[in-house]
Formats: sequence, structure tokens, C-alpha cells
Amino acid sequence: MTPKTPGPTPDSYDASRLADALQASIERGELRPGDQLPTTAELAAQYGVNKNTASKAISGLKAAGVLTGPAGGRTWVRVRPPQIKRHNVRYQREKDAVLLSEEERAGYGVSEADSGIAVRDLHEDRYVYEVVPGPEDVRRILGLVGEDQLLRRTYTRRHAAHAGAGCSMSYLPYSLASLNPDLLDAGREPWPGGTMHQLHTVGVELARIEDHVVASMPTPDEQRLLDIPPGIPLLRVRKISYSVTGEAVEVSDIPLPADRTELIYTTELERWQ
Amino acid sequence: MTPKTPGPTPDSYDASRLADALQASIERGELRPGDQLPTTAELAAQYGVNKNTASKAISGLKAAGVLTGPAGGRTWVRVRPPQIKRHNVRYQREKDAVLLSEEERAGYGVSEADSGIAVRDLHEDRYVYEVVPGPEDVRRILGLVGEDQLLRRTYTRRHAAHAGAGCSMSYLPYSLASLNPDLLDAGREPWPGGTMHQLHTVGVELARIEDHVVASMPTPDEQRLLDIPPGIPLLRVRKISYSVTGEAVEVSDIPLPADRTELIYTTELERWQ
DNA sequence: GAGTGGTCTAGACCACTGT
DNA sequence: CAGTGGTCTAGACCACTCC
Repeated sequence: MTPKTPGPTPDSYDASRLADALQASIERGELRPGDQLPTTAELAAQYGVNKNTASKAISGLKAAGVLTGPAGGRTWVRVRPPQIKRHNVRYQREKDAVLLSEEERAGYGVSEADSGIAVRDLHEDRYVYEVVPGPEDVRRILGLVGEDQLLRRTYTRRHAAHAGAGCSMSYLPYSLASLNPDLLDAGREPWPGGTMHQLHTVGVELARIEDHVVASMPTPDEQRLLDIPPGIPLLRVRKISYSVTGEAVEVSDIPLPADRTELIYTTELERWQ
Repeated sequence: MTPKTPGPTPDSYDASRLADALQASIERGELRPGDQLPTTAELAAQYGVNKNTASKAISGLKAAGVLTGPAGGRTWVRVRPPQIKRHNVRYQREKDAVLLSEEERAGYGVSEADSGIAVRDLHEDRYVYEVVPGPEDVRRILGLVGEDQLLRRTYTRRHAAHAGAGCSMSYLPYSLASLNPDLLDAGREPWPGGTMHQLHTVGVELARIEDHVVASMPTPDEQRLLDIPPGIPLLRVRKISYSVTGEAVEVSDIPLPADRTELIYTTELERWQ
């Protein structure tokens, strides 16, 4: 309708203006989670821009996790996943639980602790055990040399309602894990009591856990696996467990979608005097 | 040269192929950090695509932090900023330092600890002190009610060589900070010994520090302030300090560019028996 | 002022979804 | 099958930098 002024408008382009308008419309509640959007052609006509520009605005909002929908299908407002908090005090709790009875330990697992999806929700679990050389940086941390092998345990948990997924990858020195044949059997998962209890069965007590936290964008594979939109960063936690004798005995890599994760680390300080 | 087949090629578009080719060229060392790239027109001719498509590939790599350069100016390979590690054991060290002499404390500051840029590098510091009501969530954490005010201290550190910047924002209850008039004077920064020593001067000893870590994309303002490319996530650390009497006495918000930051949190576990 | 990066329109096409 | 989202080309234009 209005005559188009081609070229960029400083600090505010047609595409970003359309995106802002749509996002405001969502925040006002005119568009609710699950609602379908008009087609790109309709939006283009409605806002007086080219179909191409409307498409760019839509794909930007999809990347930001505001909208979702398959290419070729309709677009709708994304249902925001529930927030999850991951607190390091659970490391001490998990250690305390190791010495309890099996019933009391039930419900605990590498699964619950590391995937970031609560057990009470409907979900589908999957465990894959492999004996591999493993990545070089993990080998160095665990002090492996020559032909030493690693037991890699990949765990994925998928929500029944497509509301996201979680996963973790754990590395143990094969020489350590093989001391207890049960530890090599994926069929025995979920192991009651988690990794700390598994290590206990081969005579290892943990003294210290380090979390190394970085963030980066997900790879296309991770987008598929974790069911996250592109444009949402991934918090990557590398958990390294040290035994009381000082050596690293387990490395876990845990990718956590940043749009639903808060990490909380408490550091206790020694009192003066 | 080759006839173009329009439309998307599944899993690999012309734009992303060009981007991959350029990135591979950088990794092979043919293009070194600081080197200028051909113009978009030259790239388009060279790779047999439209100028428009070449532009899209370039802007994607700029967002990813691989390339950089102003709009309207030439594009060059970005110099990767040095990696920085931020370890929670420094909280205990900072507490230990509070009781030392002033000379021994020198070099310590809210600055060094929180900005993520080492003091030995050339830099320019800037402190802004304000008395404000502050955001609602911070007020709740610090237990403020009614007309209570906050002292907000904004600190920014900028590298001399344009190789990045750091910043942090600290909130103290005004009623607490005003017990020592020196704490209200931005001219006295950098304060030798950091925030923990400042709190010591008003009779507060810290017992516990919580770091709440999330990640999200930077706002346009933050891109400018922190000198980071869009498309690089931001690790956002909210540090909450608790006194020995159990109440929260300081809140610090520290945004850390994820392309140069690793957070390390050590959790010590109690021994069995 | 020429050169350059970035954005918009217009038209065409593809791979996919499913009112 | 039509409909839809996504991408490519071609041509035009603007704001910016500085070859």
C-alpha cells in the first residue's frame, strides 16, 4: 500500500520490524502457544512487504525458538519448555546415597541427574554401551596410554510429548569398569544409585568433582537429537570426577539447551578465626 | 560457468557450501587471521553464484565470529581472542586475601576477578556508580522493601588492541554500602582487595557464594559493549554472596562471551567414615 | 566519489506437508 | 494434488568506508 523505500533503514529493517511486530503480538497474548500463523504470502500482503522478506522474519523467529514448524508445513507459536535447574549440591547428596540400601537409592541414576529431564515426566530412555579408544582430550584427562580402551555410555531420554530431549555421554577407563562385569552390561541400566555407586562397586571413592562449563551453538545433529531450534545456544558441561587418590576416573559430557537450563554452583567459604 | 540448478539442494545450500569452503580455506592456513577476503562480487564470480548468495555466506561467517569487518568496508579473517578460565576456587583465595596487608592485596579488585580480562594486558577501565531502585528480581534476592535503594556499580574494561572487552554489574544494598562513605565513591576504584574486602570494612563476612549460570544470545547493545560478533552466545553468571548470618548481601551480573570463556567449578566431597 | 557490504523486490523453482 | 516454507537469481538501491 505505502510506497516502498528500498535499501536499509538504519537500525531497523523491514524484516526485523515484522519479527518485532509478531513477537509483540505473542507477548500481548493475541497469538498463544500452539496457534497457527498466517502464511508467509498472507503476512507479506498484510505488512506490505515481499514474500521473501516475510520468510526471512519467520525463519529468524524460528531460530530464536519463538516459532516452530517444518519446512513446507504451517508455522505455529512454540510451546516453551519448562525451566530446569541443575545444582552442584546434588553431587554431595549422590555420594551420601551410595551407602544407603538399594530401595533408598532407587530413583537415582546417571539418567536423572545428568539428562536434565525429571523422571516423573513421560519419557523413553535409551542406553548405548561401547568400548572405544575415545577422543584424545578425554584420554589425556583419564591418563590412558597406548592401547588402553574406554567404556563409553551414551544415554538419551526423549519426552513423550515432543517437549524436548536430554542426553549425556560418560567415559570410564575400560580397565576400571571391567572389574565389575555388571558395569559393562547396558541391559542393567538404569543403575540404582548412579555413577558414584557404580564406581563404589569397583572400590573407588570420589573426593572431588569438577564441572567445566562452556557454551556454543548446537551442531545440526544436536539440534535433531535434543529437539532444539537453531539459534538457541547449548550449555556444555564436562563433569570430571576425581577419586580420593587424586586421579580422574570418569568424564561426562552433558549438553544442556540454554533456553531451559540454569546451572547453580554453591561455593562454601571457610570461616575466619 | 556450470549451469545453475535453482532451488535448495537438500542438506547443503550454495550459501552454506561457500561458507564451508571459506572456513576450510582458513583452517588450511591459506587465509590467515587479519587477511582480507575478496569482495562479495569477486567471490560470487569465483564460485559461480549470485552476489546476493555470497553476501549471505559472508554474513553467516561474521555472525559465527570467523570473519569480521564493518558494513561498507572490507572483510577480513577475525583474530581469535585468547581463552579465559574462570575458576570458583578464586572465591576462597579472595577471602583469604582480605585479612592481608594492603600491599599484598594490591592487584586484586572487583575488576580483575569479574571482568575476565587479565590486568597485565593493556586496557582502559571505567567505573560508574549509581543509586537506583534496581530490577525487581535483584531487590527480592537482597530482601529490599519499599523505598530501599541499591548501589549499582558498573564496571567496563576495554582492551587497547580492540581484542575484546569485559564488564560486570554489581548491586549492594545502599543501606549497607553507606556505612562506609568510601564505598560510595567511584573515584576510589580500583579498590584493593575486591568486593569481599569492601564488605569487610562494613562488618560483613561472607560464608557462601552462589553462581547462577545461564546462556543466551547477546542483545545488540551487548554486542557493541563487549565487542563480540552476533551469533556468539553469552554465558551469563549471576553471582550471589551470602554473609555468615545467612542473608544475601551482593548480587553481581557478569556477561562472558562464550567464544573465549570456560567456567570451572570444583565441588569438594566429604570423605566416608 | 568510487567501492563495498547489506537489504529489498520480483519472479522462479524445489522439497516437503497435509488444510 | 495444491499449498507452503525455503532458497536462488537478477536488478536496484542505500549507508557506510576508505581499497
